[in-house]
Amino acid sequence: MLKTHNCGELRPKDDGMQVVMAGWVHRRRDQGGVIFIDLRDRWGITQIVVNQETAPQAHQTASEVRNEYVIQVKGVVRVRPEGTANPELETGEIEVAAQELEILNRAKTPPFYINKNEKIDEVVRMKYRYLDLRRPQMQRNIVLRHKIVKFIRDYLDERGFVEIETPILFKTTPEGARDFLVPSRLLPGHFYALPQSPQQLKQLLMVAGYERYFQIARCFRDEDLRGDRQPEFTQLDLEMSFVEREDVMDLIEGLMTELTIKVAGKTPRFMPFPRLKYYDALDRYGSDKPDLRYDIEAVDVTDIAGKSAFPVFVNNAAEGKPVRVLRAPGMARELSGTALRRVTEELEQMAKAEGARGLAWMALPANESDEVKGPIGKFFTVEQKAELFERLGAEPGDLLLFMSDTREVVWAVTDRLRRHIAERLGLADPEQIAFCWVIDFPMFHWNEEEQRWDPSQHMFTLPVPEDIPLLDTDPGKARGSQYDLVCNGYEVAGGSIRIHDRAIQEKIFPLIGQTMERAREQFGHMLEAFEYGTPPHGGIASGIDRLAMVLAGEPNIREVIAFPKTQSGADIMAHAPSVPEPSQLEELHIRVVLEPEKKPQP
RNA sequence: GGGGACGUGGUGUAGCGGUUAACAUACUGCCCUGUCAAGGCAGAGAUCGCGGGUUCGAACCCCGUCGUCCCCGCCA
Repeated sequence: MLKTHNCGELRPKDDGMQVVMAGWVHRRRDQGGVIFIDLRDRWGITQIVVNQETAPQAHQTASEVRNEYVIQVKGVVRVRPEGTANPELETGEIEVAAQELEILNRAKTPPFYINKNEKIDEVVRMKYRYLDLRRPQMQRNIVLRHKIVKFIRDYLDERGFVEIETPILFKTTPEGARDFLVPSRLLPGHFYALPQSPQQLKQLLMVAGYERYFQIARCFRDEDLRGDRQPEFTQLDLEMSFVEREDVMDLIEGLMTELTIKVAGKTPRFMPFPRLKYYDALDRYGSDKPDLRYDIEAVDVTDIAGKSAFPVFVNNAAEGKPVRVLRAPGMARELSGTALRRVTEELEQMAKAEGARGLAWMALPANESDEVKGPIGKFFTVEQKAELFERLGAEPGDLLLFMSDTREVVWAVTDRLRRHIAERLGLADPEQIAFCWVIDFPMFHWNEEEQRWDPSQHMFTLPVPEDIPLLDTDPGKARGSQYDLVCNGYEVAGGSIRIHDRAIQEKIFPLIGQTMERAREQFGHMLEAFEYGTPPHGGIASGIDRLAMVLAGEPNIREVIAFPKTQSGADIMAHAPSVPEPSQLEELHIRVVLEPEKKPQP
């Protein structure tokens, strides 16, 4: 080894020890006769002191050193002189007095700062990703990700799970996202598909009797990117036999709780995790993946508003449309009349963007004696207002936002305004971790265009046992055994108990517009497998990238992926995707036909 | 497929019809023996993403294009 110690481990107890260290020059401070070098490696930073009098040779070399040079230092650990310790550094109480210093490799001036946390253009970051990844913040993220995966593997191994790899070259699936296709050379005109998830295979592993399977699996979906979505991503995929919904949820809840505490060093806001029914989540938070780091929620006031003199509310209430209120705590307190109007106009624009006709509001005065402000105050009697404020828990300075429309529109507005208020009031703390479960999803959503039911999850999802009879009578009311795990407003896991009973499976297919014949074409291998003794089973899949992002407190999934794609799906560093050689295409029996305006730039 | 924001020395920003294109930092050289965002002095570095247009004159206005990011659609 070219080093005896790393840059994060030396302490005052090591005083006098002879050491060899190597790493990158984080910063150099040249005082003339003495040069300080902050030497950095993956484990931390240690100050190196090079003195002209005691080590003239090393001092000469140190004066040539620049940021990001790779150097090796031989020297002695010593406690820093009185008053020169640096409390910002973990190793700040000691330093290494250099005897010899060698430049192992010089470095060009980096295109951006490695030693500062400054915003950098994404193009530059991605082009020099290897330098971006050298930044301590990124190293922290990537190491955290490793620890998450390691913890998961150990946790599941201890509980009898077996990690089994499944193919990357697999078969296209008709449902779900767009597939990435891979041409077959040996079978001209045939294509593999990269797996969107190992869903089918893990169920087959249950048929195969492994009972407890998991995999840290790479998955691929050819859809447009988002801040929390990449075309290739990593899932914790797992499946268990002889289990019910509670068993899978308990396992994952335990795993996530320990992961948060032991690996991320944070405390989940809720233990145990709250369980929200799908429609309750929508009614209260406007979303099936609510951010529960803050408590703002929509409160139904249809009964009170329906008795007011405000025609819109009265009419809507009569038509069965809800009136719900979001209370933005203290948001009106600091605002003058003009500022308040500007804020409410902005909020109304957002509401309209989500399909609302308008947005009514009341601003509670900071002083009890002043009048309630806002255009609809006059339509409510003093008693009605008192009842409203009581139900909402309203306090002086609060801004109350009234939403009334169809249930769906109110959901969309609730979600949008709730997020906005939280952002404005700084309620979404990236250091907070708030998990919750969402359960009781409807089995199906009505597809108006196709005049049929679409499965909410996938077609092997079992209804909750008591709703099985509804498949025959009222499929829209049937709830699936699906469970989603949500954290800080992101869906971080989702799964279900699967159908292992052929009779139930045969009821599902016609409902979703699948004939048994077509199902056999596409899922014949599955249906056949299920005829050979299938245990009741269920599982879950968790997006590791998203989970790591949330646990790291990062706002974007790219921050926890070593080599991510840009929003257009490109790798700027390696220039992928690229135009292949004609000979490669020929071997694959592929001819590329481009619209004239879409010629690739070589 | 659609909406929005951004693109100015290496990096981060300012400038928004006439400026010698400004500031910070990084970079280069010199000085400096207790710094830690070291400091001081001096210096180099930008045809303002690209193309076209309007104008006496464009970093600035208009159109197009490329790229990045955020969002809708899409996606479990």
